[in-house]
Amino acid sequence: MSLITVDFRDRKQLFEQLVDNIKGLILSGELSPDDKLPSVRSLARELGINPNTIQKAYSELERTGVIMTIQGRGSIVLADANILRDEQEERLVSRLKQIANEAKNSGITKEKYIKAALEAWAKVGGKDE
Amino acid sequence: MSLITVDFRDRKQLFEQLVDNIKGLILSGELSPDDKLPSVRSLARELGINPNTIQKAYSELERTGVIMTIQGRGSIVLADANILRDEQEERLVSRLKQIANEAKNSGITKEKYIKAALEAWAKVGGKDE
Amino acid sequence: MSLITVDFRDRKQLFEQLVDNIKGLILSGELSPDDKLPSVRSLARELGINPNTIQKAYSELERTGVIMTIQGRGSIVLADANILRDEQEERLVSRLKQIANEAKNSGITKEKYIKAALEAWAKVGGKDE
Amino acid sequence: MSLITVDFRDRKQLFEQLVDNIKGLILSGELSPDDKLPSVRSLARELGINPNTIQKAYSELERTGVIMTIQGRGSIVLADANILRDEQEERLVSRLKQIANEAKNSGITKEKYIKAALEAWAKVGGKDE
DNA sequence: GTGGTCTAGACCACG
DNA sequence: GTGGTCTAGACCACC
Repeated sequence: MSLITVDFRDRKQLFEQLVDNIKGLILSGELSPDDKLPSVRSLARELGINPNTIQKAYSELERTGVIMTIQGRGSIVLADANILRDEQEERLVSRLKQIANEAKNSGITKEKYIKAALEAWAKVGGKDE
Repeated sequence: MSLITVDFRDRKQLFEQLVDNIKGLILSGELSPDDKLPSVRSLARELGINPNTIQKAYSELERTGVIMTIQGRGSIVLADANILRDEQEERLVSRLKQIANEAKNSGITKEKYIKAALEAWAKVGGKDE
Repeated sequence: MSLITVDFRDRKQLFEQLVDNIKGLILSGELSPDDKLPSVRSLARELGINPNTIQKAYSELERTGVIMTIQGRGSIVLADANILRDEQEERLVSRLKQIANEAKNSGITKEKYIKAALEAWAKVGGKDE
Repeated sequence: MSLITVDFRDRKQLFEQLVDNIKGLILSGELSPDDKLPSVRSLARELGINPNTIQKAYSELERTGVIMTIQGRGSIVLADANILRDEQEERLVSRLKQIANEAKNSGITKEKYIKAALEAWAKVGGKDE
């Protein structure tokens, strides 16, 4: 069984879940440069979803330089954790900005916001998704 | 002219924009309990969108107890800013948790996370969306 | 202030609420034969609803012989509690049948149904609506 | 042919009929968790009603956790009969309370009420609606 | 093929 | 005038 999973109840698109999932595996060190990804077909079979969806995810990962696909050999990991970490941090900041903005407009105080941010960090478990 | 607007370029659904918009007006004090909302038809005419879309937004607001609608009369505001603010705060916390979780899994340190949260608050403007 | 009230949140039609309300006042003895009902206009003003709605309720009550309207004198109660009680009992039985039917179709046992009916009687307060 | 039907003569709204209908099929065991529901379009064609109406019913069922819908896939049953039965029982109790309350206010005795409840159960047929 | 959203326009009951 | 429901038909994203 693979470490890759999808959640049908999530409103996020399946291919996007896959992309984030694989990036997460690299970030957490479970996948390293040169590691081989499961084939499109086998992963599709395993997850019970359409091969096109896997393909779309792999294409997106290839387009952004995270993986590389070689004819007849499959797909291998290119990027290492450090590279992805920077991108991830940027996205985090922009999402935090959006939240901060909404909080301000709702009349939530800076104290409450900071308190919530600290609690959020404290409460979430370690590695598990 | 009403305070309610929609942005056709926004990928967010129209009816959801309306819901958030009206909640925002309550949060900012521009709408208070017992205030009357524009009628479904008049608002539709004014915004140039279909009455059904307004209807959907109003129904959602009624379902969640934000407004009350009376046949042949119209809709009035029920919830006050404080009630909505609490709900808003809960949503904020849960989103922060999700972000904190992803940050942890990406190997981002607590220091970086807190720094990002503080910067986010500092950088966002005041009231404007 | 009158004993008659309406609930805008109730999905039941206003005129129907009025009809039931007045019948209830007779059943509970707060209105007796020959008692005078408030005038259409004054009641409309007091409750903040359309006189047409009061009119509709009074017409319905007159049609079913509960009240009588005399030109220039207003409306007075005709029926006494005993007469109404029998009608009320019939309606009660038919509603109970509907509930029993739904309960059966949902696989609820007779024991649970009877238990629920007994509890319902025990739990409801005395006179208040 | 599907087990789902609608009755145009019924004053109950079509989408509500559909909701109750599907819940009923789950309660009676004709639909179980993981069973697939007919697609919005096919059911609309079959029943001769508008897809939007089916959509509305399915959305309501999803909102209340009875079914789950996946983009491009269709809808499957989530809740099992026991869960629905509990909800149904709660609704039954609250309706019985209302009836008991009205009965008390009408001066109906406990004996008459219980007798009526027992008769109601005895008289209604088995499964058919 | 699937569901999700939106528009256009109709009808009803109610005030 | 008001809201509530339904139909018809279109478009989009996704599988």
